[in-house]
Order: sequence, then structure tokens, then C-alpha cells
Amino acid sequence: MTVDEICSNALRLMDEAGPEGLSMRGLAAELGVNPMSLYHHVPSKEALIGLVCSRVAERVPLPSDDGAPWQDQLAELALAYLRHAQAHPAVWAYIHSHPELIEDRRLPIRNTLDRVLRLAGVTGPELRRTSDVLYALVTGFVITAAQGHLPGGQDEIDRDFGTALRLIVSGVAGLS
Amino acid sequence: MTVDEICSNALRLMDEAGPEGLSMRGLAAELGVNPMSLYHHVPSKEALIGLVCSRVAERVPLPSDDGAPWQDQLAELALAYLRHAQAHPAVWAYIHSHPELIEDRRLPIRNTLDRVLRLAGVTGPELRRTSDVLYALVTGFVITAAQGHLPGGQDEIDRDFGTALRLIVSGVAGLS
DNA sequence: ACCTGAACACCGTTCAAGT
DNA sequence: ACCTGAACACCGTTCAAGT
Repeated sequence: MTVDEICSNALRLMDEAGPEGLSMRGLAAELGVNPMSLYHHVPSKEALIGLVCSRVAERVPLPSDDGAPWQDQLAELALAYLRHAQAHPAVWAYIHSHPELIEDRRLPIRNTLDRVLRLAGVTGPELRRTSDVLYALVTGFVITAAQGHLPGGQDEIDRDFGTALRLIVSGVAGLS
Repeated sequence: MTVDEICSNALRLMDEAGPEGLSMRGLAAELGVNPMSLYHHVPSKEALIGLVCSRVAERVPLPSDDGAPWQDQLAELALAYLRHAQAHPAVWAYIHSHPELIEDRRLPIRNTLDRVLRLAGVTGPELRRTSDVLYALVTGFVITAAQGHLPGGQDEIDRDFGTALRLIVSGVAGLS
């Protein structure tokens, strides 16, 4: 039994039933193992969830710089974020309600956001603040949408997302 | 023992330790009562948290229409939202990760938002969508800030909040 | 109506013992 | 090193019994 096996099963349980739906005993049962065996690979349930969250956050398919305008790259990045959160809503909700678990600003998605913002001409000391503000704003939409908190189907959500993005892009453009 | 007493004590526990920190047994102990007595006033822990959330959401001090420009009223509303979430971060985080608990669009804060948007000239079918998008965006910032997820002190958070609001206001103005 | 104690079916985790 | 069973200290909740 490896940490990978434990994490991938834990992820599935979190996707199905959220963090409260994940229990060490239930997870052990699925792995056909004594509940206490898990503690030889992982120090606690909280740490396990932290591991799962880190792994999920590493796996967002991020756009690389293809020379497209920053507006397009920002939209592509945000869409990747939305899609990934829709695939793992409980994990992303957990990440954002447990700031101590993961250093947000070190997330791969944040590095990409900073890259795109530099492309947009945001410089030096303003970069961090702009990045924080944008990430907080978009996260609100993403978490809300991922939890089915918005009315309408996927089409309507995507259109609303487009609306929000245009609003933000025009705001960022207005900064410089 | 009244439902009010139960809820106000439950709110204090949630403010201190979040929803997981609130236990029926611990709450009963604080009230000097048998754990099972609570179930004669409240059907379950989940329902109790729902009650607490509803009561908190009703108590946001909302600005009334004082004839000021809609931009100012929107800023005032958003600031009231931020301040209230900072006073009860766990409750607001819970509200927004449990869409089934409270019908968001019926929240008093949403009625006020709609009123301000009508003031801004947003009409008919676009009103609901714009309201949903704006609320989702601002909520992201508010939850993030309320959980201390942003760097810097209150001053810096307020400045970032102002930045986000100007961005959104200019976007809304661009819609019409 | 309201409160209670005992009990049930769960948790996460510690610890001593096994291989 | 890795796994196990028993045990501890908790949970939310049901139920029958009290007043």
C-alpha cells in the first residue's frame, strides 16, 4: 500500500461525499486494510486531506505562453480553473476555506496568473496585489459555479463566466 | 431554554471554532443541559447550523436608498458585506459552501444588490444574471478576506477591496 | 410538552503487541 | 518497517422512561 493509492482513493471519496464523507475507517475498508495501517503512511486525516488538495492543485492543466494576447491567455487560464474545480468541487472548496493548508500564492495556477499579468504590463509591487485581488474575485465565481450554486445549465454558466471575465479584463486593462 | 438561546450560543461556538468546533454535546454542556434536550427544539445539528446561518444572514446592516449615486451605494453594500463576514467568517464560509441550506437569491443582501443594480439601469432579464455574477465575484473576495487569506493588515485589505470594487463598478457601468 | 439516561452506531487516534 | 486488535475519548442521534 502506497501513499499514492491512499491519496487517489481519498480523492475519489472526497469527490463523492466531501471532506466529511471521507473517513479514515471507511477509506481503510475500501483498501481492505486495518484503519490503523493508514497512520504508518500519513500522520492524520487532516494531513491526508492536505496531501490530496496539494496533488489536485498540482494537476490543473495550465496554458503555457503561446504568444496569444494576454486577454486570451487570462481567459484560457480562468476556464482551466473553472473546469478543474467543476471536476473536484469539494477539494477546491476545502482549499479555499483552509488557507493554512496550502500556501495559495505558491500554487501553480498562481504562477501562471502572475506570468499573464506581467504580460499585461502589470509590474513590480503592483503585481502581487493585482494577482491577489484577481484570484480572490475569480475564485468566488469558480467555487460558486463548481458547487452548482448558479442557475441554468453549463451553457449559461459559461456565458456568465464570460461576462465576469470581460468585466475583469476590462478592469485590468484600465489599471495600466 | 429557547431556540434563541440555543442559536446565540451556537453562533458563538461557530465564531470561535467553526462548524466542526460546534458539537451538540458541547453546546448542551455550555447551556447546563442534557445533550438530548436540544433535540426538542431543533431537529438536528445540520438544521441548527442552518438556523444560525439564516439568523446571521438576516442581520447584515444593509444601506437603504439615500439618493446617493448607485456606485456609492454599491460600495457601501459591499463594505457592509465584508465587515459582517469578517465578524462571522465561519458562518459565511459555511453559507457559501452549502448552497442547499439557504436560497442565496432570497438573502436580504441580494434584494439590496438587485435594488442598486436597478438604480444602475440594469433591467429585466439581465438583472438576475448580473446580480448572480456580481454576487459570486464579490463573495470570493469577501470570503477570502474574512478568513485572513489576504496578506497585509485591515488597511491593505480595504485598499484591495476598493481596487476590486472600482474594477467591478467600471465593468457594470460598461454593460449599459 | 419538556427533559433525562442508557444505548447504538459511528468517528479519529494511541498504544502495545505482533511479523 | 509495516501491520494489527484492543482501547480511549469523543461524535450525532434514537428510544423508552420519567415529570
